[in-house]
Formats: sequence, structure tokens, C-alpha cells
Amino acid sequence: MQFSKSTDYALHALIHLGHSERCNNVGIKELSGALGVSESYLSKIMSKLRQDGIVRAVPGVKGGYELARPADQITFLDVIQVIEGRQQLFECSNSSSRQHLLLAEEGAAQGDQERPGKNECLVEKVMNGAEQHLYQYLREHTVQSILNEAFKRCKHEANKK
Amino acid sequence: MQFSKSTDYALHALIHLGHSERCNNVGIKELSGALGVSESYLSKIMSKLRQDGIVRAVPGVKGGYELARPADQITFLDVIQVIEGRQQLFECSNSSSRQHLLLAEEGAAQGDQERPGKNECLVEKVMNGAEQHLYQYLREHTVQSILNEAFKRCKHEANKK
DNA sequence: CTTATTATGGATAACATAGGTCTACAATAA
DNA sequence: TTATTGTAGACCTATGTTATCCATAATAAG
Repeated sequence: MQFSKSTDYALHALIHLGHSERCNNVGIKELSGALGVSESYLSKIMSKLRQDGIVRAVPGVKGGYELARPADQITFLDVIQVIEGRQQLFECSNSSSRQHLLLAEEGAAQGDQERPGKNECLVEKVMNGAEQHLYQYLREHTVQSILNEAFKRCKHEANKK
Repeated sequence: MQFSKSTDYALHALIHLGHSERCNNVGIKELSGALGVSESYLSKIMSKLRQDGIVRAVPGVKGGYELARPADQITFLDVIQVIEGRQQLFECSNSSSRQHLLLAEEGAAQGDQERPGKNECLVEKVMNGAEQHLYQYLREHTVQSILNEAFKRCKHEANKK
């Protein structure tokens, strides 16, 4: 279980875009140079980000990419879900096994429809809880928060000199 | 990014073992039957769990598996790390890129050894924070806590009748 | 001691996904 | 119109997941 390299590239690319907000568009050449990835591969990732409305792209001379919304409204979770997809982190593979009859439906016999989550597998329930926990953390960190942190580091270093 | 089916099988198998604590050993046949997985595949998973000291195995007639320690000392994290491995969830793939020079080393110039984590990439820092957050949650849930929850469900249903 | 039973570990294979390249095409500013 | 830049698709390879099968080792019971 690991995040893909594409997620790494996407996050760093977005930070680069946020950092270069002054000049409108950043070309794939500049981006791939900064990250050390091939243009062809990175452009695929950028396309995904564009399709999901994270960045805007303009073709043509002087074209390139820019953030589609303020950097403080682009969360880590946004980016991760674009690249990794939105399937849940954990799924019980065989919900009709004897095990599940025991764990999930033991307490949910006849017509127990008033509580819908009741016959969910307990293992899955814990794992979904973990997922929500993780997502909450990832929602609290944005491209902007990275830029702020980098700026703080920079200033701190300047003071020492 | 998803947990593998093996993790699912491992968790359910351990819960089965915890539930059948009375009779000493549970054979692979009973386990695979309960989970709806082939014996050959499940035995691979059980071997891993044994190598990491989660379960004990005895071969021979009347052999089988049992938990190697109390169910409340087997956390979800333990199981996941055995099956999924212990690599970190996220690694920056190219820490020598221009991007990283900006993000990580901007504030960590000459001889800055007194703070070791200082020149870590900020993206990686957030992701490692997310990982620790997730791990903390997974440490708080054990095989025993699932058994307790199942027991509660069972009792609750009994009261209703 | 022999035998039936059970777990172990290696070899192998189908399949999906990640990671990456290349090329033809579309859009746009100069 | 043309040079430049992003888009989309085909394509390839390596790796990991999910599995199966078989020979071997260990063990309890007879």
C-alpha cells in the first residue's frame, strides 16, 4: 500500500504553479525540468488535474498551466483523489462468507431497516473509520499551507544570517 | 491506493481464531471454509502471520493455528504491516530536483545539523504526518475490540426478542 | 515406528496496475 | 499562416497481486 509516484509529481507540480503565480502560465517544459520528470509523463498527470478542475491549461505560444482556484482551496485530498481515484481504501472481498454472517448480520436479523449501517462488516467499519480519519487530515493541508511553510523557513534562515 | 485482499483475509482469519479460542487449534480447512478463500492461498497468508509472531502454528494431526498473544494485543496496524509491508505510505521520488532544493533546503543551508528533520521535503512531511495519524488510529483497534463489538451486537439483538 | 494429517516453501502463471514513451492532432498567440 | 504548446490515444515493460500446485517437513496417534 503506497501512494503512486504520480501523486508525488502532481503535488509538487501544483506547488510550483502556486509559487510562480506572478507570471500567468507555466509550460510543461519548465515544470518537468523543475521536478525531474519527462514532459510526456508529466503532461498526462497535468491533463488529469485539468479534467478535474484543479488547473487550467492554455495551448499555443505562451501557453501553459495555472491553478484553477486559489491555492488555499486545493487540498491534499483533492489532489490525491484525482490521481489515485475515489475507491474506498478497504473493501471486504466476500461479504457472503460465514465470517460475515457472524460479524455483520448477527445483530441484524429480520426487518432491521431503521439503522442502515447496522449490518456493515465490523472490520470494514474500522477501516472506513481509518479512511475518514486520514481524509480529514488531508483536507486540512493545502497547496497554500505548503507555500506558507516554505516562506517561514526562508525567513527564518534570513534572520540567522 | 488500496489495501490488498490479503489484508482482508488476514484480519478476518485472526478474528476467527480469536472467536474459537476454546478449542486449541484451528486448521486451514476450517479457516478457508469460513472465509471463502482457497486453502493454498490462505496458508500463504497464515505463514506470513506466523513469521511475524502474530499466530502460532502446529503441523501434524490435530494441528492448526492459534493466536500467539492475547487478542487485545493484536492491533490492526500489526496485521496491516505484516501483509502490506513496512515501507512508508509516501516517498518523494526525486529528492535532488530543483523543487526539493527550494522546498527542503531553502531553510537548511550550511551545517544545520542540530535539527535533523529540518531539510525534509514539506510535501513528504505532510504525508508522513498523515501516515502517523492513520497509524495511531489503527493502533487503537484490535482483534479483541472487534470481538467485543460483535458480542455487543449479539446481546442487543437478544434483548430485543 | 509407521502412518495419516497438517503446515511450509518454492515454482509457476494469469492478470491488473504503475510508470513511461511516442506520435498524430487540436488550439492558439504572434 | 506558422511556430508553439497542450491533448489524447496507442503502445510497451516491469512489478505486484492473487492465486494454484506440489514436494517436503513436522507431528500426534495408533
